Amino acid sequence: MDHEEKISQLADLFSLMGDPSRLRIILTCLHEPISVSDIASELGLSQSLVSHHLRLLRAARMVRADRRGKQVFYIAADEHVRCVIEDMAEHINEPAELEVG
Amino acid sequence: MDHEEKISQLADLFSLMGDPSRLRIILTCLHEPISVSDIASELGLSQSLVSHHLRLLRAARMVRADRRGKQVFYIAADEHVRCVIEDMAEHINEPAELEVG
DNA sequence: TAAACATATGAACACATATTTAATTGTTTA
DNA sequence: TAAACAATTAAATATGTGTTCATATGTTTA
Repeated sequence: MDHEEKISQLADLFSLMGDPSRLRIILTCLHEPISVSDIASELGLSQSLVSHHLRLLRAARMVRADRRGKQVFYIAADEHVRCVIEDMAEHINEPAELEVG
Repeated sequence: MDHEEKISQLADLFSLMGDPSRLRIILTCLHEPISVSDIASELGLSQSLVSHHLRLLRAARMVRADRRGKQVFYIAADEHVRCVIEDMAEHINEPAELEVG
């Protein structure tokens, strides 16, 4: 994988996390597996929409699927996803700094 | 700042990094200040486009501006931006894992 | 097998946004 | 002050995409 391709993949991942609904979905399954319908009801989103988003997240290997009977449980794929979100949250919490310009 | 607002801000930041041109711009000024025109020529983007993107990045406090004479130099705002990118890069480098589904 | 439940998929639409072109603002220097 | 250079801004367009609605696929149980 060359450099440009890596940047492109990075952008894709960030783009996925850039949608509020999708970010909420990621946060909902960040620490424990949760079913599609539970995600939907918890976030007040339609089942269809959640499923659409999960498909994209799964394709990017940001979440993993685990079928248990009729239901499918999803959970965040690895530690990095958690770290990224935590780092970004810290950025938000930082006080604004003075700018020149 | 309440929880929903924080999620919204997080999504905005990720969304900004989700555009390939903008991500490249961030990477270009990640470790040292660089002028708008130098960013543009290095990335093969128009000055106008780079300026547009920098305005958004500056508004989100992801980069800082520093005018020196005619030129304006930009640099990534803080460590968190660097950490986030590094974490995400590690995610990409991880080998694919088996899925159930 | 049929019915009920859970999830996934397809098509269509509405909206957001990345990019271009052109004009403007700001800074230096001749 | 005028000209040259650097960056910003505005308007317009073209493309992408989040969401909805309807339908299909897959799984369990009666």
